[in-house]
Amino acid sequence: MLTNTEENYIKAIYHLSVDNKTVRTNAISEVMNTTPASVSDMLKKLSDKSYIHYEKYQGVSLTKKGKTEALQVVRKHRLWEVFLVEKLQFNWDEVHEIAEQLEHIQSKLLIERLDNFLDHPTSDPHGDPIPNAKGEMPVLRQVLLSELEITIKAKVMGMKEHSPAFLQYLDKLGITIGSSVKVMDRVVFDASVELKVNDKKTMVVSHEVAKNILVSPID
Amino acid sequence: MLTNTEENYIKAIYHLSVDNKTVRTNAISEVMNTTPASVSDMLKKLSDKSYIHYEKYQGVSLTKKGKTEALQVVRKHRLWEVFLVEKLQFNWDEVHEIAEQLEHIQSKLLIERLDNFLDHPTSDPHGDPIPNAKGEMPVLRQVLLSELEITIKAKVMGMKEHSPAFLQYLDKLGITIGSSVKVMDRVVFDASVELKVNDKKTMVVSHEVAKNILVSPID
DNA sequence: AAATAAATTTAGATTAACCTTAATTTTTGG
DNA sequence: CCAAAAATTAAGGTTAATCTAAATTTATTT
Repeated sequence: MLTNTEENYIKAIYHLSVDNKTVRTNAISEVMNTTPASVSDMLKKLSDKSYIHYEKYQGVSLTKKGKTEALQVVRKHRLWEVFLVEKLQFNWDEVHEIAEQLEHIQSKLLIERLDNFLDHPTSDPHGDPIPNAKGEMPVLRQVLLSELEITIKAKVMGMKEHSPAFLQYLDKLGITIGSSVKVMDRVVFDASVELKVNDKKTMVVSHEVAKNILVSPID
Repeated sequence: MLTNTEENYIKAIYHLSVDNKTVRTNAISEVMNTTPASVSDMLKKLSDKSYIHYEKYQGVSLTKKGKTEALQVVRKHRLWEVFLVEKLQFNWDEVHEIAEQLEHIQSKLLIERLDNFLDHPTSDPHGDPIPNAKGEMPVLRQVLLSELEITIKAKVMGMKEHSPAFLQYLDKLGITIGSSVKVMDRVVFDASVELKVNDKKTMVVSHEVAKNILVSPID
């Protein structure tokens, strides 16, 4: 069984491994808010437990076992975020810290039931995909609203910008996660977007706004 | 800020302080599953932080500050238990361990919202009262079904017995938490109880069964 | 290709929460 | 009431996760 700290290190390595290059000690120390010396200690431990491939001075990468662990933690984190936003009315920019704690609760059954309760969501309130119980990432056909093909109906999955000002503006427009949107037309001059929200309201939003809304086409 | 372990000690002291006598080191070590020596160490620490009154060899009691802390932890534990049973379909005998973890999540707002989501429950699935946000225990007018006055309608609040056999039997009878019950008559011979469940089904249960069901009269 | 800079690891301490063994205090029963 | 038993505390040690300072390795740059 992993400690919370070990889980956090593994998760950090996972998030830093975007392009499959090895992850450097300094990069980890930065996101973990510790010293490189502390990271060195932990890397030795994680290597002994074979969660990572580690050669001194050469950076690390996750083993299969390590990646599985990381994906489970990510899954838990994102499921809890969905819970907090959908059931407890949190805004999507308030949930990260709480989910950081909840992601360490140990109970397979709990996560299974939570997933069920939430109706098996495939993405979290930031639009990031949620790995399934086997650790497989769903392939989300997600695009920015600014890139959505004309007349194709889509569902709002998340936002890239999380400032209160932006959230409040969207609120006023009636655009939230789960809303349906369809681009009716684009203004050539400034790329602003004319769209229909929830099959009713027609409105115009700027290109800047559209660039910060993640949507997923509805088949 | 308290560590999880400190919170657990304070909670243990709270639960052991039923009759306001001081709590002994050995009693704590037993419920905490540690050695008396470890408890001694911790008591010194908690006393330094003024969560407890502590005189060497004389046992401890919670200060006002300590009691407030304990009640908050108990509140969180019981609210999470309600969540697990009512929303995630756990049985009331499966939730304790998970709630032991969840009770340490730090976020006032989270608990406020959870309480709201659950509709401000006043007791947990075991029938135990849930302190409010100020740390006040609600006075539950709770009696055993075996003691319920005849023809008074009441709501099932919890069970004292948690064995699967008992749960399954109640399930078959259609008696769960939240059911309404009314005692129609009592058999003098063996004190078995004739009752109406949810204003419909009439049935007879033994005194032994009735003694393990907690109910609260409906005004 | 050496020398300097940057990154990383090692060494040695610290703190929290434990433990075991030994000393001390309190309780209790003959 | 006082000696043995029980409870408690003290002393000294361990492990996980941190730290600082020093040593070592790798990278960069003249």
